[in-house]
Amino acid sequence: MDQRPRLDDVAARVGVSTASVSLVLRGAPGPSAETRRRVLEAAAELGYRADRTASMLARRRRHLLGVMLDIRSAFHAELVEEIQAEADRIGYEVVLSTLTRHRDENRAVETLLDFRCEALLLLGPDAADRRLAALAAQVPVVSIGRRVAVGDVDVVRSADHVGVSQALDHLIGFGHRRIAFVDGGRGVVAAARRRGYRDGMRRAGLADEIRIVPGDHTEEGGIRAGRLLTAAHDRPSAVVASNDRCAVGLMDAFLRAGLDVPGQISVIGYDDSTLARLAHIDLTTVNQDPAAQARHAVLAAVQRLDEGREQRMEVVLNPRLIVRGSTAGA
Amino acid sequence: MDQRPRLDDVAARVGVSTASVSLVLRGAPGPSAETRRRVLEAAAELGYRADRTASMLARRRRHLLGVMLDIRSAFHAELVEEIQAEADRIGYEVVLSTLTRHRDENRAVETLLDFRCEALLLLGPDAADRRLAALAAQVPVVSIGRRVAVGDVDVVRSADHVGVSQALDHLIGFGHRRIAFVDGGRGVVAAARRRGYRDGMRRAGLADEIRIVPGDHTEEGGIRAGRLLTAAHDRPSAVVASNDRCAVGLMDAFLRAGLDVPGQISVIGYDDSTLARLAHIDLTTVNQDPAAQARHAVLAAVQRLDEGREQRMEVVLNPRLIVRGSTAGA
DNA sequence: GGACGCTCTTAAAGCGCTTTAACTTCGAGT
DNA sequence: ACTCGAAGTTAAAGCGCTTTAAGAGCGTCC
Repeated sequence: MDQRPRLDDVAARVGVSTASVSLVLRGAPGPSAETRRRVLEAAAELGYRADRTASMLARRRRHLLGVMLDIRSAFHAELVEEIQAEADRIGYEVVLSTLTRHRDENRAVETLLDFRCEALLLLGPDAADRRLAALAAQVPVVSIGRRVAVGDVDVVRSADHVGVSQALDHLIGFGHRRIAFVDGGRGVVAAARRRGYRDGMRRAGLADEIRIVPGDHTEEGGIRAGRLLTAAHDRPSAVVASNDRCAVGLMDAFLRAGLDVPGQISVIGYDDSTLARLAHIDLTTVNQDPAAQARHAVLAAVQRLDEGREQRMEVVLNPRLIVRGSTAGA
Repeated sequence: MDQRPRLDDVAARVGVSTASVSLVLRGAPGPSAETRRRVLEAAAELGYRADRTASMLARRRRHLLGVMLDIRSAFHAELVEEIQAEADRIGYEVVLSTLTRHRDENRAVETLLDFRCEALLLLGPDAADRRLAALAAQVPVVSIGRRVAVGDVDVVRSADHVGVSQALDHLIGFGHRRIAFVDGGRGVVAAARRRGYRDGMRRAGLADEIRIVPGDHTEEGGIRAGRLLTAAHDRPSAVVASNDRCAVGLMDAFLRAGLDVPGQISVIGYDDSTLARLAHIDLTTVNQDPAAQARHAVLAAVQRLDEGREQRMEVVLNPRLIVRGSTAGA
């Protein structure tokens, strides 16, 4: 519980200057093989580890990426895992700042800024485009999963309308025509998916069948939508949900109403969350490759920081449909 | 994107020393009302925010709590929310470090240590008692949800065996006798719940009915256990699961096998996760009050840091059964 | 034998902030 | 008039590290 060892302590023990120790510990050229050996030995004996806050201050560079996320989101969890991995690989540290019931996006971002993160990765930010643009004027910002129309914000997202189109094509290929859509609520992402549904149906000549049921991004929302659809006299033969949790709620409602999935009604989700992969859920869904998104996002930040990129960049990945057991012929 | 303003910049603009600015900005006594006003004005105009890393270094104190968690766990998410809130309230900052597939507990803790967190809050750590004890010799450590037998580690947990007992009592009160238990895998917590089940059954004179089915902490595990139980000729009339996700898997398996819950079989979970509260799941379960655990944990850390507590402390909270719709008479 | 390079090492100047002891002022007290 | 104390301000010394320019030591070459 005493003071942890400092650079001085290691230096004193070896009998060299702190400069030498610092160089050795960071693998910088200069020190002789013999010095290296002795320093490393002493450092190990003392259990020395550099104080990151001090290093950050002394270096011009901080090598810190700030990530804003919603800790309750399983999708964000997947992204964070990959962001961490990628950051590790290229020698950046990651600071996590989560939204909570008592902590909004502003607070979360401020925390990140106070730590002087060199760049911000925002997972599905909800702030207005202008606010994001203003932020981006201070520090490189990359928005993941959410399009930003104005300002110098980098964007990494998947083409939501394409994903929904693929889902529709799959169902139409099975002969479905009455295909409903369960909405994901307000928010830029949900809007894109909704648009994808509308456009897709029109293109397929099914404009008359367009039917959008309100929903959100919880199982609860799915349940409610499911009840609505079950009760209707003109029940659809297939439903596309704006996200997996909603789809799971839907399936549950159908199951309880005695409707067989996919026998009597097909269901498609969106996100390919771990949920969807569970054997008993076995949901056909759209995968947006979080690993790839994470990689691109980290890359975007690093390009700004280390390679002097100045121009806005937008990476749009193509999602792909994962066909599982919740869809079948009409 | 240029340099962010520093203390000097604010000082220069007002025409006072950096010392004065620093004092004003932290609300320390000294500066006159007039100086305060001018400094605050200038700071606002420049959009100045202190560099936390620099402040930390300069202060003797860091006011930083390190939290190790598994970002995929919904229960950890709830704890983190409350920890954040509590830390905010008492003026501590929180650094999150998550386990991932590529990042084990050691790595996660090292990151925290590198940031020189003043205390560590570990959510359900898996490391051996000795390792935790060794850690605690360097820095105050509080283990949340997991008992630690040796060393100077503070512990905040709920009485797992009590929770399971309550579940059993509830079922026994309903006339159930054939009550099975779905295990939560290896790990200290799962072991405590398993023991609670064994003891509870014995106390109720149901030693002969003890039946433990293997499981883990995923829906998958619950499904497998459910299949096992459904297939058996001596099917139990009630099942207690070591955790909610497992319980949900169980219920799903029963539902698919045409078994009515709670009509033909009752199910109880553990954790009272958001999952359990969903209308369609409506699971009777055991609540361990994450908010209270979070508060006690933060408090424990702060007592060590600010109030000089030296002695080990263990807070054991009593969980309480939340009766919902998944249980009924035998 | 002096100039020149080389390799290795280190003194010292920060990084952006906090904090303390010392220093001004200035009005009150005697 | 002079001392004191209070109130306000600031110079300067860090916090633990990095980095750079300069220095030390030594073998080489003409």
